[in-house]
Amino acid sequence: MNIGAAAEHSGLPAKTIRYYEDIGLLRASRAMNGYRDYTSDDVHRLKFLQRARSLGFTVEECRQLLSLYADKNRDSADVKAIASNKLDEIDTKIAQLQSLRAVLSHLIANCHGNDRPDCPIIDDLAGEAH
Amino acid sequence: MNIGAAAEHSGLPAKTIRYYEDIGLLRASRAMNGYRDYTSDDVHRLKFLQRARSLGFTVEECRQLLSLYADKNRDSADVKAIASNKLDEIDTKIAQLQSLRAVLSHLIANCHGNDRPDCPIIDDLAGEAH
DNA sequence: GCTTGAACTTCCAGTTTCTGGAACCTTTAT
DNA sequence: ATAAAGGTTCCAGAAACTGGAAGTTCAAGC
Repeated sequence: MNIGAAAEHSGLPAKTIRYYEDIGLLRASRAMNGYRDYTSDDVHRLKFLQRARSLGFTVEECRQLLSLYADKNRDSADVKAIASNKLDEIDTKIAQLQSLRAVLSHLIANCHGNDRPDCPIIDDLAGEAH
Repeated sequence: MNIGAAAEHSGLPAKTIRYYEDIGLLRASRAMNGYRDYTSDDVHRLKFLQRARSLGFTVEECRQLLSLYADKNRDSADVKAIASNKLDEIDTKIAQLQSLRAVLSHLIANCHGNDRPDCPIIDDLAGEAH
């Protein structure tokens, strides 16, 4: 599969896919004509990258995440440690998103136009850091 | 409150807070000595920014989000439109995080060491884009 | 009151993560 | 055969920080 199709399937621009290859995040094999050639497995990884990046994981974190299900030679305990670490991060992110969601949906429901900026409920929700 | 305290409370480095002021995202008033002076309301906004950024919203999106609960003079229908737009984005992000979570937790539970790279369940989950 | 160190200020340069564009080659369609 | 579409590399620029220099202000101890 050419880079254009891989881009379409993964949701990443071709430019970005080439960049990821540049920095050694995901290299594709080449066809005889010199074009990059992506397997469906590559595309899965690209999708995975697209998501993880759009959710605020850094490229280095993505590298770790990818290594989790790409590296056959890694010690199982190792995998578990890194993965459960990432699980915690994901759970935190989910909680934060749900809190943001609560702020916004409350905004829509109750605070339109009149007393918004100082709405104590919003302040409360927005302040519920962790 | 000085920038150091604001940084501590918001979870953002002072450098980043100054940068946000540079680009007009959140400007603080100044004390007589020239130091930036943050109200608790400012700190709420900073916390809000910290979260939204770490969850993959761009600075411009954050600007929009902030305007939602900062702008008294905006038409209520306007606010609702932008906010429900953002709600959808947040819901998508939550769904994606939950999918990532499923991938990882399955990895931890079932695919350690032996048949990981081609584990069909992982492929399935990772491929479940939207 | 003086000094020292931490915290503040601005400014400029460098990093990360893309993104756009030029110049050129390959494939596909007419 | 030719034109358009899509691939290649390379280099430059943008977005969002981040580090460091040079100088000012504040708080604490002698």
